[in-house]
Amino acid sequence: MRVQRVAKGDVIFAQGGPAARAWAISTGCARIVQTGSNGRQAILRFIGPGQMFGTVPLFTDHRLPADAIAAQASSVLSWSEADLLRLIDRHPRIAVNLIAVLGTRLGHLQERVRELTTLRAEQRLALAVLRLAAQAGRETAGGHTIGLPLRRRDVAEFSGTTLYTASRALAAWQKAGLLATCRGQLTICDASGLRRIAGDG
Amino acid sequence: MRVQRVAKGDVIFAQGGPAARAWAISTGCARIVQTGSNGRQAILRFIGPGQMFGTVPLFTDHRLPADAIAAQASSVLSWSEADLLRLIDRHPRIAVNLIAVLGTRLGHLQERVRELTTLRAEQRLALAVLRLAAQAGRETAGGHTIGLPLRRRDVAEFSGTTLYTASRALAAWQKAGLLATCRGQLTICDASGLRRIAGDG
DNA sequence: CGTCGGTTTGAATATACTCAAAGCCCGTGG
DNA sequence: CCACGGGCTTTGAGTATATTCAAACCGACG
Repeated sequence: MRVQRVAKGDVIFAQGGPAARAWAISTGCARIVQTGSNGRQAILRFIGPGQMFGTVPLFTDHRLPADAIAAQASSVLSWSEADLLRLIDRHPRIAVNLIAVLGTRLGHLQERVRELTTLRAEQRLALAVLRLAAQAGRETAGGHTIGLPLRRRDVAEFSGTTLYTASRALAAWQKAGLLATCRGQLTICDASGLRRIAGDG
Repeated sequence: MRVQRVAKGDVIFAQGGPAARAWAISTGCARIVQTGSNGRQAILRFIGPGQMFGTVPLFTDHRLPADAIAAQASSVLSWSEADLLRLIDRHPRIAVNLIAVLGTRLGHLQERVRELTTLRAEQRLALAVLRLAAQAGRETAGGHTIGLPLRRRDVAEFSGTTLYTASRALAAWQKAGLLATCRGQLTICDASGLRRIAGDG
């Protein structure tokens, strides 16, 4: 296992490059960002402490499908492909477990695909916020705070809308007391209100 | 293993129900369709002969995330969960292989998510057609024919747009000689032309 | 021959994107 | 300590884009 420190904004691995290692965040967090040939990009997921990333292409075509960018100064762990396969060979259970993890991610992505095609921007934004809270939220004074440094742009690229509509929606919700933002930290005050806006279960 | 015949339009399994078996199409084809609480639906994938479906939730929460609908009269195979697990236990390679399959699907879904957020309807439609051709196309007189019964509505719900814009785009492309439709069969005449429209690689 | 599923087309409208500009906050350096 | 600059956010106005709805059309099948 290799340990590595990265600074905010550093590229942990780059889209299109060869996949040679399995990664995990120990402290800090990262964004997984895919860029199209037109230059526009979408955030596929946020990685928090304890989560693995970049693992899947080791089992497929060994091409990294997206960038991994440190969203904060972070500490990153990684394993070589050989180590990972050895481990699986010795403990088949690990493979079944990995299937479950992939399956869950697959399910989430499928939902996201449906949401992107059937919901409007405002609803998708609300869902994005709720989802991030579920993934990286912790109880704080005044609500559920998302433990990720989120710019408007991040929320936008994660929910499939633009910086501007994201800003307008979040500002409106802040005014309405549904959530609060402070120093890049987002706190949800009224989750059920947001769920009502999302209107999708 | 169980064998089953289904008619066009039959529900093979229904969204929200318990996942108890792994499925595959022997002959014919099926649509995997997810419906939101607002009633609007998205086609997640088309299943052709030889492809498995409904397998993932066996490894996760045992809840089916979508409907499987026969798009033609089809012959459907299925295995019980116990059989599948026994098989994996005996041949760990199967699990690794399954991981690869899931990984590929995951990669495709991620691309779709990006496309839905960054491309316009016309580009997404072109990509949808190209993707279906890659999955289920066969060489025929005058081009590459997609071996699936595709209504405009299917193309629309697969590419995240409406029946109407899909109709307009396909009609225009037909006029321009890029493709042809006949009896629910879609034939691509000028793939590179479509790729140029998709403009995404 | 009538009906039904599917397609096409037009016109009106909503939706959210684009671009431009100003404001704000914070850290940096003079 | 204050001024400056850069990243980020907010807001407005105009506009592209695709959706919605309605209606006509077409072909297949019973």
